Amino acid sequence: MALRCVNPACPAQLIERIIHFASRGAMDITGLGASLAVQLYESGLVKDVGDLYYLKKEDLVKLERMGGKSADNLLEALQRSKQNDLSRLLVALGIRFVGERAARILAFHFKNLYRIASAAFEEVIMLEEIGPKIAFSLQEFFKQKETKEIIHKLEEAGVNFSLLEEEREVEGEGIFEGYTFVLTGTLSGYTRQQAKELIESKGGKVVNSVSKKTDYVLAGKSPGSKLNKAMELGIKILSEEDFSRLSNS
DNA sequence: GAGCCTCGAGATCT
DNA sequence: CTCGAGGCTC
Repeated sequence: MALRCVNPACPAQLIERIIHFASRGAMDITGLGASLAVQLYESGLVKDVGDLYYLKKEDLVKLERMGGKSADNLLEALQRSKQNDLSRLLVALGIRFVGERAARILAFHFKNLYRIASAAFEEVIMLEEIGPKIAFSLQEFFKQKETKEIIHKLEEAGVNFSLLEEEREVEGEGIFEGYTFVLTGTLSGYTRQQAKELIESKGGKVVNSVSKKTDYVLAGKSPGSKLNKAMELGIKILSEEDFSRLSNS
């Protein structure tokens, strides 16, 4: 396991938290990457992720390589991120051992952030796939003063704290039920993320590498080595057209 | 306004 | 790694 800096005020860690908060699997704030995160932190504009939602255009444009257009785009991305589902917010907070998987389970069970924050240890460990490590980590996280401040800022800013997406984990439904997909190359009508969501919404599963358990490889433009592997293993290859046809039926 | 350059996103590969 | 968006410079 990697070493981690124990100092809670370690700048490198605070910056990492900002980057992580904005990342694709978390709040998905496009335009906020490593370099901006460093600038925001070092300029003192953002001390914790709660401050992101109070950024003003006039402050932003003073930063390097940040003109009017970029500032507008960023503000818009921040605005949009307020409507994210609870599970994204949970991932974004960067609680140890809480990744996409655990976040979904917690969000689905507790329905809103406050109920998670005040959940009893016993109730948390009851959940499928959630054990004492995660439960303990949650307690640690939510009892910190810093956490409370961040949550307060987020709430004031109007960030959504609730489960939106009524999880459609209805078994035996959807055209892709029981099938495993691998994506390779660039699609024109979907981003990878969208294709993944579409497949999952229809009951399929998306994994990262091709094996004999893979049912379909969806190959876009300039596919990588996954396509070769699929051919070697004799796995069905879908073009983007095949895929859209299937998913619309 | 052209062209350079940086950052971020999305992809691959390991 | 490659590519595109957008800022910066002249």
